[in-house]
Amino acid sequence: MSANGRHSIFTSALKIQMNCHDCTLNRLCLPSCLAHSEVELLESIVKRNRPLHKAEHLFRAGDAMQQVYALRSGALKTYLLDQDGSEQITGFILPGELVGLDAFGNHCFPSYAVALETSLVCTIPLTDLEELAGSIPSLRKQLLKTLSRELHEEQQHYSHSRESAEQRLAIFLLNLSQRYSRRNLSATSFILSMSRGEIGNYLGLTTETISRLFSRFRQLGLLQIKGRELHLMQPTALNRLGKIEVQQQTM
Amino acid sequence: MSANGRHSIFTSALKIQMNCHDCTLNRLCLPSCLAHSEVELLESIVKRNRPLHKAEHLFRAGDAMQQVYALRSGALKTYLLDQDGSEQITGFILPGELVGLDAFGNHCFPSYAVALETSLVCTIPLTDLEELAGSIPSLRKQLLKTLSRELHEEQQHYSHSRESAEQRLAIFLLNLSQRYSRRNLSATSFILSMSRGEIGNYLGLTTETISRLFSRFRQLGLLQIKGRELHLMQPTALNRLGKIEVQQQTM
DNA sequence: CGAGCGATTGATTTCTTTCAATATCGGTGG
DNA sequence: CCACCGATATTGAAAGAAATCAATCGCTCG
Repeated sequence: MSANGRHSIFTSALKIQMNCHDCTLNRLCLPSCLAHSEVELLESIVKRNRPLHKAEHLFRAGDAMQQVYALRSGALKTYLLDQDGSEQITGFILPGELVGLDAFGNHCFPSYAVALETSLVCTIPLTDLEELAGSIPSLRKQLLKTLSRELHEEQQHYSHSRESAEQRLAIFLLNLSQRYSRRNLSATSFILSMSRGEIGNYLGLTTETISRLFSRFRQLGLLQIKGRELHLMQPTALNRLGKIEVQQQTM
Repeated sequence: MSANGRHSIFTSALKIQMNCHDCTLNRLCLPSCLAHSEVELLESIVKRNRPLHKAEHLFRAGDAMQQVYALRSGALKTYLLDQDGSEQITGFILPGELVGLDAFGNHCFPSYAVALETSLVCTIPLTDLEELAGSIPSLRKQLLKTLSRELHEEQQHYSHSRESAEQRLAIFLLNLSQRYSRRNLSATSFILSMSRGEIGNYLGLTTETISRLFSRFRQLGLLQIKGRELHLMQPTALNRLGKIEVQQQTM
């Protein structure tokens, strides 16, 4: 607070957020593996937008794809609308993650992205990015890497849909935990940015099932949850649970 | 048959299969959208292997990723092994489709690819491809497009896992139908290259459920199936089924 | 303070799995 | 050429997991 009045400090504090080079998320984001000079080139094409408020859309299916996005702060969800108009959540985006990569195949976004809380995004114009990818081999590699990883993660996500509700929620929570941890946030205590219904939708389960599972996990002493505030008490046990079905009564 | 004895014809017939430019699948494959000269550059780095026999692996999880593959003929399945060693089929590959794109994120393949029938593949060395992608913008674009589309397809596949067994099988059959059709093969009559168990595994259902569904679809007059020989009698009705649950008894 | 959405919890239903018993097909060897 | 074998497929009956239906609670925001 004492420094707030000083313009120079205030400005520099803003700058730290305002360029890729100093961004604390750069190792998770597109600049990962790029040389200093290359980050500067990337930096020169990246734009920052006004903040996105909760429930505001970053893009909608059908929008022309003229840029990809990287999330700087906050949280987003991406979803598809199926033919009967129901929302199918395809992912939750945390800071440092790219959004909109599923749109390269078309000229339009196939999915929707909406803010779950107030969020800041970086905008990367497509034509500039494609051009830059021609001249920077490691950027090219990084783009392919990111897409490829997302593909693999999606495959894994699908393969988890064959497991029990219990296992799916355990895996989901551990995945969130790991992602927060990589961002130097607590792996065991965090606020869920999505509702029970959204978790259920994402996992192919109902709100009621998620609610019951949270209650069961709480009873087992695996976690504490109050509203959206979550504390993982026994991540190891939760991890076991994600692999092997818990024995309910006997033993 | 009359021309078989003539070496020149025989050789040229082989050549038709042996280069990208004349390959009937090129519009579905990596050369799509490339100029003639660019296809020739691509052609120069592509290698053709000996045929892969049924049950032979193209690659295994953990193998060093030194190339990507394009299927020329036959059929493959890709799968993951989860922690308890069970196979989770992630996709069926038809001619003209690329395989192994989920490995860019790593230096190793995360998944397995195995032939469902005798198959021919084209091998594209990674270093050459990455280099070429630097100098050919449309190749770069095509690679991103393909990955992006696969990502989107995977998302759709996941979103279908929330639907009923009936709908999932209907969607699966129509998807196969569409893919065969794009290859100038019959959209209504084709041989399934995978077992009931493999279909079930892919869709997150059991062999028994698939078998029962085929019987039900047959009773409804939607299709004829004998072994792996399938005829879609009412693709339109099947399509409706993929969208709206069939009314079982009443109406 | 009331309205309304989100969450919790219970009772019941439904769909798919699991278990089990045949049946059929393709390939092999006598 | 045919009989037999294992693998794959079909079909039935029972069990189980999650959905659905329903009621209540609690928090947040006008």
